[in-house]
Amino acid sequence: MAGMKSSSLSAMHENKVISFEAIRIACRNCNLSTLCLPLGLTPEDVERLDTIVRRSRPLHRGDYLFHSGDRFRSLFVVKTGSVKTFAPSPEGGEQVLGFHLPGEIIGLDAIEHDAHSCSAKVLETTAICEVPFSRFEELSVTIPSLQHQMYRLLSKEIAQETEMLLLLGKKSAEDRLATFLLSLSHRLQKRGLSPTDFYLSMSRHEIGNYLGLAVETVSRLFTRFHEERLLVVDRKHVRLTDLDALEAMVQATPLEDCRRRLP
Amino acid sequence: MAGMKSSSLSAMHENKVISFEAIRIACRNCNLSTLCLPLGLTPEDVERLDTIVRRSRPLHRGDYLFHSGDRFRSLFVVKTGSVKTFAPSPEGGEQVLGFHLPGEIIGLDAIEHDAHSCSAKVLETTAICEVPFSRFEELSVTIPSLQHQMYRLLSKEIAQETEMLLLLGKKSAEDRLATFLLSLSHRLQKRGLSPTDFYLSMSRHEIGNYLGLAVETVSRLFTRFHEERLLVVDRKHVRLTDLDALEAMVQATPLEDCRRRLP
DNA sequence: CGTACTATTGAGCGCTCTCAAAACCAGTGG
DNA sequence: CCACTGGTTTTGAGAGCGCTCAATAGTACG
Repeated sequence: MAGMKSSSLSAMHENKVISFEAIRIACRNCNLSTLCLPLGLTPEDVERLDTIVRRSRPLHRGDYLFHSGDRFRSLFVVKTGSVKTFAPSPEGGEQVLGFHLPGEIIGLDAIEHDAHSCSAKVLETTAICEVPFSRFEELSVTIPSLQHQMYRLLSKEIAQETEMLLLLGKKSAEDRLATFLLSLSHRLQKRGLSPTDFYLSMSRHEIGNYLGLAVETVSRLFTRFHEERLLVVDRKHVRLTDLDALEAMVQATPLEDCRRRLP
Repeated sequence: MAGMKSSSLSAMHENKVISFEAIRIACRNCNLSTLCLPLGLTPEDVERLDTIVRRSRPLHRGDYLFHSGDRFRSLFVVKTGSVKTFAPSPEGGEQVLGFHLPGEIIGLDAIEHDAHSCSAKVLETTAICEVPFSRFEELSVTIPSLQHQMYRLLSKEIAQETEMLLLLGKKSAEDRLATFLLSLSHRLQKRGLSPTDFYLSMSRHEIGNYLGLAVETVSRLFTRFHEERLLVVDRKHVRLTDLDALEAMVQATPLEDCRRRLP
C-alpha cells in the first residue's frame, strides 16, 4: 500500500515520470535497464534496441561467458545471478577484476582491441542478455541519445575503476572489506534487492584476490566485523547490521590518515 | 637517413599508409592525434573536428585545467608538457589519479555526472587543446567512425585503469615503481620522444601518492635501482639504462608470486 | 646567503602475508 | 547412517615489507 502511494505520488510530480516508468518496465523486460534507464529513449527506440538483444538460456556455476583472448563480439548484461571477471595467467594463477551483479554490463574494456583481455565466469545460476556490439553501434549512430548514454556508461565505468584504484592504493584491509561490502549493498539496493541481507556467491579466496588481500586476512576481518556487531555472517550469507558504522569506517580514512599530505 | 628509409618503406607496404600519414600530420597540427590517429577519418572529417577545437595559450606550473566539482564542458588534450589529475579532500589531502603526457586526453571520467570529480593541475609549462564535448558529440553523431573511435578511446581508458588496479592490488613497491617508469617510457616513445631519457615533472611525493607508497619508499627505490644499474637518476632527470631488466622485474611477478592461486 | 622546501638516509614498529594446522562443509560410496 | 575425501574457512604464531618518525643533506628562490 505504502509502495503504491509513493509511486503514484512521484508520478504526479512530473509528466515525464510516467513515460519514464513505462520505459523502465520495458527495459526490465528486455534486461536493458542499465542501457536505457537513465535516459530519454522513446518507446520505439527501446523496441529497436530490444530486437538486437539475444537472450540465452540460464548459465550455471563455472560456465564462461568468454575467455581471455576471445574475439570481442558482444556486450553482456547480467539479468540475475552474478559473474566474475578475471585476468588469467599462463601458470594457472588469476587476478579477479570484478564481480558483476544484475543490471551490470560486462565487456566494455574489450572494445578497443576488439578482443577480450579477461575471462568472465558465472558464479551461480545466472541469466544473461547478449548485445551484439556491431549491431548496437549501428543503432547508436541513428539514435543520438543512445550514443550519449553509451558515452555516459563508459565514463561511469572509468569513474568506478578510479574509485577502486583509490581503494587499493591507500586503504587498509579493514577499509577494503568495508568498502567492498558497502559497494555490494548499494548495487543490490539499486536493483530493488535488500541492501543489508545478501548472499556472497564468491569465495573468500576470490574476495581476497579482488581486494588485494590474503584469504586469511579476509576471514579474520569477517570474524572481527562480526564481533564488533557490524554484521552477522554465516557461511556465504551476510547481514549488515550497522550500515552507518561501516560508512563511517570508510569515510574516516579518505586520504589523509593513510598518506601524508602533499606539499 | 635511416629514419627516412624506414618510413618510406612502410609507406610502400600499404596504400592506406599514405593517407593515414596525411591524417596523422593533420592531426598533429590540431593536436587531436589521440582522437583520430588510429582511425579512418577522412581529411574533411578531420577538418570539421579541427573547427571545434580551442587552443589556449600555454599554461604554467600550478595552473588548473579544472577543479573538482566544476561543470563538465570539455575534454582536454595535452599537446606538450604534463598534467596531473587528483581527487582533493576537504582537509587538504589529495589522491593523485594520474599523470597525463602529450597526446593524452583528460576528463573522460566526467561525462557521466556532467561534472568533474577530480582536479587537473599543470606540472610544467604546458600546451593544451580544449574539445567542447557537446559540439564533439554533435559531430560524432554525423561521423560514425568518430563515434567508434570515441568508444575505443573510452574502452582503452577502462583497460588502462584495470591494469593500474592490478598493479596497486598485488604488486610490491619495487614492481610499482618499475611499472610506473616503464609506463612513462612507453607513452613517451609512442609520441616519438626518448623512451630512456626523460624528465620527471612530478615530485617524489606525487609519485608515491600515485603508486600508494610513502615518499621515503620511493626515494629508497630510486637509490636502489641506481645501485643495481637499472637507471641513472639525477634530481628529476632519469635515464633508464636497462629496460630489459625493468621489464623482467615486472614480468617475473605477474600474479602467482604475490598471491596464492585460486582453487 | 639565509629560508623554505624537497629529497635522502637511518632506526623501529605495525600491518598484513606466510606457513601450518585444525575445524567445518558437501558430496560419495560403503 | 556414517566414514571418507576434497575443498573451503577459520584460527594461531612468526616474519618481512613498507610505514612512521626523526634527522640530515641538497636545491631553488628571494
